[in-house]
Amino acid sequence: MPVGLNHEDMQKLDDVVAVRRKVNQGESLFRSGDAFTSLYAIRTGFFKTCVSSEDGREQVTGFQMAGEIMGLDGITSDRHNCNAVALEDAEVCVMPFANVEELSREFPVLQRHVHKIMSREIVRDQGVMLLLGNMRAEERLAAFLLNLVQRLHARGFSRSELVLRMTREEIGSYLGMKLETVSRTFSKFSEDNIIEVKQRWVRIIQPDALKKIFNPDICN
Amino acid sequence: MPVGLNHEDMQKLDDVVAVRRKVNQGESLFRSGDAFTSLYAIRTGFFKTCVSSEDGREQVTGFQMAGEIMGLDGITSDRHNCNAVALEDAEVCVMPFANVEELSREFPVLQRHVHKIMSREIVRDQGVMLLLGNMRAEERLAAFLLNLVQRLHARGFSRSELVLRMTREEIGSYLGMKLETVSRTFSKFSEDNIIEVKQRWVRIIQPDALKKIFNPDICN
DNA sequence: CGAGTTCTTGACAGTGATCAAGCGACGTGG
DNA sequence: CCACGTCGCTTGATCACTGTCAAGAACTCG
Repeated sequence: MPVGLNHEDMQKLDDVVAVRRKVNQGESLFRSGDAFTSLYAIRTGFFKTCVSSEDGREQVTGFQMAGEIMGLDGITSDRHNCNAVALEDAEVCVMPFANVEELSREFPVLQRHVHKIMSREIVRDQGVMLLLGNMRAEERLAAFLLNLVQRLHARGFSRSELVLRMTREEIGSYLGMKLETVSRTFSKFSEDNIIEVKQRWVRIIQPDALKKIFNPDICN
Repeated sequence: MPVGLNHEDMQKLDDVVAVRRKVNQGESLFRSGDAFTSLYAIRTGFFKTCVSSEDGREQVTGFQMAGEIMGLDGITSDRHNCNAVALEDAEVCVMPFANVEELSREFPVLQRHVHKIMSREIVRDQGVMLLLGNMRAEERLAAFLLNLVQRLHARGFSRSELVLRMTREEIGSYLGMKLETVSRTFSKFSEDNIIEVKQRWVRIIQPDALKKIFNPDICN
């Protein structure tokens, strides 16, 4: 939050994120249909968000980690439109949306920030559409791993090692494939010596090979 | 735009949307990489938006018609992230985003409206993810037709007849399938007497059958 | 009217889904 | 601390859906 505000103004902003909430592994932060009141910024932990169709099909729409914002889906209809489930014990900042809007009016820089966050979510979703609409299983998983490790690295974790917080089934749901296919694709990457896998633990041996799979044309 | 504003305030809002722009069929309103300055509200005509990956794969991310807003993708990075192409001669209102933000600060009701529009886009995108991740060809096309005819009906067009403004290939790109599969699925629906198709012209004979295909469990 | 685009249809192939079985890890309780 | 049950993961065999390639028909537009 890059701003040049005085002490009093900073205090106002701080107050918005003053309320914290813990969410245990497996619990929902909010559910589809819940009244929308707040956005949530993840302090610690890891979430998945998923939507489901009336006939019960479920689609994981994203995995969120520290620093990311959840709940934007609720603004349109004043009801949440997806479930946010903690994949490990987590803590979030509760940001009442009325307060966010009020402060946005007062501080243009915050207003712009809020707009950028929402726009980023739209762009991210469009990237997922590209992945789901155009790519094959190997490409999807390669893109997924690269994206995940890149976000983890931005938070100070290793560039080559990660521990998956989600099951094969959840990965599959996100990537539009079945858990068996996820497992097989992991095994294939492992056989090809591109990654090393042991259950949830993954080590990326050849990041360039992953990039090449994900993006066949840019091979340098 | 349901508001209780005085004449002067109304004037300010009007000024934001004062500038119009015509876009001929086949032309782009904006392209990926263009500097982002404005949002666009469609007055007349029909658009597609599409993103493309570095290696040239293209994904249609949506079809937009009168009253809908385009350009939200550009806010994050101050550059547009997709191409908006007119599928028929069109006219849009140019809404400089700086003005939108300024007026949003002044009029909370407008601010809320802008937020709802962005949130609606996020929710829509998540619905597309569900479609791309979980559904089979027939279900995708059924959902597509129902969505399209519903939006057209909300604009005063027929509930059962429509003229597609896009090619089979564009439909396929949006739905994550090949143009041949789109064509075959149209033919199948036609054989089953669910719809009548003649090139771009479509008549929905049994909307309930489409709903049932789209949503197998809710069969009433 | 003719060139080019779009659409349809057929035959075949391949990717990933489905069904099934077994293995391994983890947690709980004896 | 170990036995056991559960859940998640892996792997194999088979099948179905959709993609690919190809050809021709229908439509559009200059």
